[in-house]
Amino acid sequence: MPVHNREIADKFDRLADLLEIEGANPFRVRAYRNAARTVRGYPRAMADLIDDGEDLSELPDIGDDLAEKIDKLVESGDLPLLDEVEQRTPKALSELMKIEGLGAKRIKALHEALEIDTIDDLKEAAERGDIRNVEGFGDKSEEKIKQRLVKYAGDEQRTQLIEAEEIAKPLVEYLKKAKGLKDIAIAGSYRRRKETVGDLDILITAKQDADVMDHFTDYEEVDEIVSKGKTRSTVYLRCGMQVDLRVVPQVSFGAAQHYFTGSRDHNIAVRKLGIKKGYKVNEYGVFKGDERIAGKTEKSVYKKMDLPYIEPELRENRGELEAARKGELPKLIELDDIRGNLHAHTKATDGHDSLKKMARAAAERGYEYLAITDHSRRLAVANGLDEKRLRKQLDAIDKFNGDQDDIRILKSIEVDILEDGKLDLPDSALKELDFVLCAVHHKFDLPRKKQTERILRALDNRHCHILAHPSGRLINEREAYEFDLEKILEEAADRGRAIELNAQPDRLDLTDESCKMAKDLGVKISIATDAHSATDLDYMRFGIDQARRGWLEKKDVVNCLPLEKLLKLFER
DNA sequence: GCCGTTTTCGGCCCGACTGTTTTCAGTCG
Repeated sequence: MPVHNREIADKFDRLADLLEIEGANPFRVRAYRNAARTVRGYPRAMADLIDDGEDLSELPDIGDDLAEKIDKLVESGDLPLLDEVEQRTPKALSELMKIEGLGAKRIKALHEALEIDTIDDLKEAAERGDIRNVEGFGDKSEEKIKQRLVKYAGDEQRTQLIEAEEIAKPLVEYLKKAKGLKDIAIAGSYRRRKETVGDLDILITAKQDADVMDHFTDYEEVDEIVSKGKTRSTVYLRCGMQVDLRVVPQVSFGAAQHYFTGSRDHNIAVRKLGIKKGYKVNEYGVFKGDERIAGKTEKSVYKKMDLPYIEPELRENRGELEAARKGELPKLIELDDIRGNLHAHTKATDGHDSLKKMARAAAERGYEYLAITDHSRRLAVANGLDEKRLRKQLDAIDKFNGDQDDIRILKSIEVDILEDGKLDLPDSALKELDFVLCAVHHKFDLPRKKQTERILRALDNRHCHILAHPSGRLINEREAYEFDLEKILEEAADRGRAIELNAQPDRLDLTDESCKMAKDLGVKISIATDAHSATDLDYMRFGIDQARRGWLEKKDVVNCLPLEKLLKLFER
């Protein structure tokens, strides 16, 4: 079993925590954290890069030393430096870093004064009232720690974007009622349309004497006020979501939007650009000495860096600054570019609505076409179609299309990829369809090589047009299965198969980086809602969000094609 | 420990809030 990037990153992070607690050089600590971020977010497995003989020290924030450590980790699973550090500093201390308000210095103080090594030790000490007596702590610190421990639940999950919207929208509506409020905007990963959101960053401009902060902390969903100042407050809502509110002068609104939209890496890169030009960039503007030379709009900030405006979805420091400098930013796809939807279910299998209702809903959304892609027979839990029932559905579609001219229903099926890579229906049935969607729905735990071969074999079938939800992951629920996506994409490019970006908010499968990889390899993408009801068709916008994060343009996406061109593409 | 369009050495993003201080360190984003 190859070592996951995530495991490597976790080890580097733990090492960074322990080194920081020991009081190591803070820049060395940061180097490990930066490396952890690079490895965790890298679209290809370190093990594969090594297999291909690539030089890991070419990766950002990875130098010779860390390249060697990753090599060793992949080869043997060992990180000797971490073992060594754990000999002298209890490894559970890194867990304490997750408690809000406790950082390296204070953990070290607790460890030295009270021999606190674990969360349980901390709990007991807090209950006994020992913490208040440690130098640098007091009554309030002890009380805060107690409160945090009650809520502490280990690894905190990030919130799906769709849920974050449900939390953010009423809050924004409420905030708009604050006296003296002028502008309001949500920043952070929410604005970058990341698939999950850690906390909400809300930005406001207001009149001098406004009561925005009081209004904010009075919100009925507020469970706890973490901090409250004139320009910045943090609360927890009852749902557990952290919300940061910042108030900035209007003249700084653009700079603040830029700053608080992030990503962190993008901001750091922009700041460095600024420094090179002799400017200082912060949330109040771009400064030359004491003079503010930009900041009212985001565009003005980029302009001072000699860059065009960069869309929030691209701000991940994954090459967007270089692309901007060269004038090669993608013209990102928009919701209006979509002409149809190539993955939808009906009552015939596990959908909730009839073919007609689905078709009407698609027409109402201005689509030219909608593909009905019910499940195939192997998926018995979903009442998958056998040949006979499929035939019946095709007749119904013919009849429907005969009566309509504002939308065309495409005949298709989401056919199961069997364990050996064969498809769940014979070619004689598949060739009757406008196109075929293939998907893995069982045997998620095959070894990587077998899983990859299974999917490659399915792509080999001349009747396969699109591979649906390619990784099988469910956000916060199920990891992607083990497979070699790059190989799949290369094969798809070779054979002219498209790959789906499934727009279900809990799938968003492909990931943003995988979208970019597909694009770079020349693979076309189908952004599809996998709708199980008429209202699910609205998930398209989440697919668009993800596609934009993956640098996709209209020309990369098959369902931006008009019907005739799409059908031509599917001709075999 | 990483990195370089003035650098292979000497930098490394920076401002707000809190609590425990009596002028600021620690933490966070």
